[in-house]
Amino acid sequence: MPYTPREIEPKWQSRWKAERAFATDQDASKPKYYVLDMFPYPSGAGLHVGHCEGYTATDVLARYKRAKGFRVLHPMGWDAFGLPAEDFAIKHGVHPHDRTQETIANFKKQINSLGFSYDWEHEVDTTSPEYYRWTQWIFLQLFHKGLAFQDEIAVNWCAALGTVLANEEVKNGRSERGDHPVERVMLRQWMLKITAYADRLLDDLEGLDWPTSTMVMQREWIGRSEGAEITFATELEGESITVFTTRPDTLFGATYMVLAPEHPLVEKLTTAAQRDEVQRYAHSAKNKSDRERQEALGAKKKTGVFTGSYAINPVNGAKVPVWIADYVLWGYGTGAIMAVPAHDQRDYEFAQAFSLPIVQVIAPKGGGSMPEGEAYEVSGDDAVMVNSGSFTGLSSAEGKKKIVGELASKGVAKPTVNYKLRDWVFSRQRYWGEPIPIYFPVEMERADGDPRKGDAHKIRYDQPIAVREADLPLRLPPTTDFKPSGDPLGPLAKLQDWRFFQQDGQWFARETNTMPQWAGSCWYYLRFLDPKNGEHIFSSDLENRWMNVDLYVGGAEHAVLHLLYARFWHKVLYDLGHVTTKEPFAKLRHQGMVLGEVEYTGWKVDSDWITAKDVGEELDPSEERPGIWATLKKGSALAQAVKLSETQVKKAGEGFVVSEAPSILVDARAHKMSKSRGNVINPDDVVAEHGADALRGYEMFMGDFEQAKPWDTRAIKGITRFVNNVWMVVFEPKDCEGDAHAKLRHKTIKLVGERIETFKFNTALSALMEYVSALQSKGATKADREALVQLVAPFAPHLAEECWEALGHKELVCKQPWPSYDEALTIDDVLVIPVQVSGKMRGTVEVARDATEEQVKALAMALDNVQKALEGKTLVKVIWVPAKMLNLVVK
RNA sequence: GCCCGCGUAGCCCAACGGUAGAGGCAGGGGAUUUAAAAUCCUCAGAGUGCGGGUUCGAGUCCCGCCGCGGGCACCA
Repeated sequence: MPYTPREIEPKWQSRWKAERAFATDQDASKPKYYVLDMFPYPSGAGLHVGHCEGYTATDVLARYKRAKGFRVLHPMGWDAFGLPAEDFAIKHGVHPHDRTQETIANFKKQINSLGFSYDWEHEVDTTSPEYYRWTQWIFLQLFHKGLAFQDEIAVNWCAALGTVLANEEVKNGRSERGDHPVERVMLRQWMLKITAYADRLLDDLEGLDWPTSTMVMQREWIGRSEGAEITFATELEGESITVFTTRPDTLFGATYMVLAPEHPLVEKLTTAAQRDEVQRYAHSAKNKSDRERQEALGAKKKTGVFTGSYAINPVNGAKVPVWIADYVLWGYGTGAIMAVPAHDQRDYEFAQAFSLPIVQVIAPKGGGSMPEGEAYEVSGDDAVMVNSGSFTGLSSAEGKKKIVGELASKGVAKPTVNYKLRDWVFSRQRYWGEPIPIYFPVEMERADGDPRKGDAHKIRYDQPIAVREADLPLRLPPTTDFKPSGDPLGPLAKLQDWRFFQQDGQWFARETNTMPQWAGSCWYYLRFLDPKNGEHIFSSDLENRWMNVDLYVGGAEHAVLHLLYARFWHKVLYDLGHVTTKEPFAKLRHQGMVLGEVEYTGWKVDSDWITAKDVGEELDPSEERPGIWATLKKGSALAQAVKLSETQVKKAGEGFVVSEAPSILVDARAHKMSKSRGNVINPDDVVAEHGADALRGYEMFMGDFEQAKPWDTRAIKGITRFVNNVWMVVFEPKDCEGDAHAKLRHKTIKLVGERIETFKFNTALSALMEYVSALQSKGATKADREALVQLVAPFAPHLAEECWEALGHKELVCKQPWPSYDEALTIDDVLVIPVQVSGKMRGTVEVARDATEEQVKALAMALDNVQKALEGKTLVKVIWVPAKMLNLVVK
């Protein structure tokens, strides 16, 4: 009977569905296991092989844990608000809602075709009013706690596109899409006060089982920094400049000050003589996006302008000039710094550029040498204060405390902690997002005026009113006009009848901005517990039974934002008593990126080969220039990529060269899958050709789960052979003498379980490959076949069900307990022990497991090779690692 | 520039500090076939990116480089 995945896979999928095989087990007597995937944005492009990797891993865990006696919650849903559906709507005239439902249906079909064991009775869709009702509800909790507030902030406004753009969407002051001008404008935005949770978000990372790289990124993003605020008097009566510094010990070396161009004191401190120049500089700085300011870094050239004013250094009364420069950020600290060029590289470069004095006040402890041509940035106990009045001789660490202490007593300093983390800009000028459940009083110029008709009115944004919880959800109003209007209020503002309403004769206006896409994904793992609850966000009983998430799997691209935002909301809900755990996700793993197939790329300028070493940066794809192009390291010509087949290249030393031109190196590497490169693998095609079980198996077999690895279409064959072999062992059985494989079987059961738990799926499969090939060549018992099928089941569940049935079972294999093993049978009684002489391999001896050092040594000494190696030498030491190896050390 | 990860056979990848190979792809030979595909059997293939060090023993630990990937980047 041939193996036909096309027939058996749909068969078992419908059987699982009919029997509700993956309905969440609520049996409280069992230990719980909540295994969660980062739910996808259902894009029009459909499921990606990268999704499949993560989903297969969690599915393997879910199936394994069920078999191990856990009650498992394994849900799936849709993060479905967002820009692509809205863009599609504008372009094709399909409502984002309809488009979203189509893409969801497609995703769901694809996911189901892979046989994942999700409990669809817990499905959520962030765009359904039943869901976003509670997203809005959480927003109101934030609002009532003062954690959601409005502020005027500088944003990238693109008038042509009619929207605010993220920093990533702005290049050289123009929009990435459409190349329209972008300006920095002040706009009223809703903000969430995530900074109030900075310390807890930092401290509670401790104890989480997360990848260290992700924890490091979160720590750096929060960017806690301890220092002090110090106030400098100015020449102007009543005006002073407060700076934040982490190096109060360098105060004697502060030879000038810098204000950010946006700083309000700039206006006051600028002297008449400097006014024109300062204004010009401030204006151009303001129009730069944050990104442009960062790009200026690449140029390494500091710019700035003297205001004409001076401030007084509080520690020594020195008069220091006040400059403005864009290397000081308005958004961090106080937007002003004391510049210590001797001990801060940025200040050093600025001082060099403008010939400002550089005064050394810190020296290496014990009189070591100072670096030349750069700042000496060492602090702590290895650095000593010099040239610092009464503080001279103190260590940098002591000096910090003493200087701040002394200035604090005079009221001009205080210890301060700063964070890089900013409050979260929470408004979007979009249609396809959750409406913000807030409205504002409207003051009419004429008592009988109607704001919907454009009568003169004023919206009191300073008096926000929360929609009553009973009135949630505040539904997204139907419209066919999602196009940006050029108005920062967003498309909802065009719906006058929705926007304005009258109550007791008073007019009100709704907030017309919507929430960002992050909102829905901030708490979906909680709604999964109780997705149909119409009374409460979720029942506290279920929260108690299931939280927190035991395993969370998703891409590393969410290492900071999503995971930080979700943790923030979780802590707010914790403070309000709605959840009982401080952290939502106990264990986190990221799947490595699945790259395209390895490609051999040669480079040509016109028709001449260029060796890969001379090729510089690859250019972004563009429509005018089809193909892939790169700059050259020398000269201005562009090189075009020529894709070569394996037969057109050959290995030469470290790299590959063009066969016909062996001096020409080619690039041999796998690239990210992308449309423009044309190397995207569609999982549907793989399922159609090889079956879902083979795809799942291949995804797990490719390599280390957390490491990036290339797709290799040919290598799938290895898995299809394996899957076929499992099939043959069951459907074309060959018996063996006695229980010949008992040891191997028990070892395999042990290994597969251990390797699933430690995410070593590739080696779990290699153990299964060994096992199946043994059963195939030497025959199998019923116990062998049953164990094989059960161990394979998490990876290839359809195949396993079909085999299980063929073995005479009525029950589903996914409902069976995991096979157990006998530890004693996993241990070999005869061992092959390597024998080394002075660390070099000289042979092996076969001994009983409990052989003593003397026994092994005697056997080893008898080996020819060992005797030769020992000839004329004295044995000085014997290293015996029981059951591992013997090393005879000679002189 | 800084931080993290990774460099093992033609390729993808394994290897508690203890015989460099678990597994897979590709390749050679053979069986089967009219032939091919598929399948099966079988063989070969690297001394672990480079240079030092620690150790009885280093792919594994330490130091310094190189390459690739990812992240951060004037945060005072």
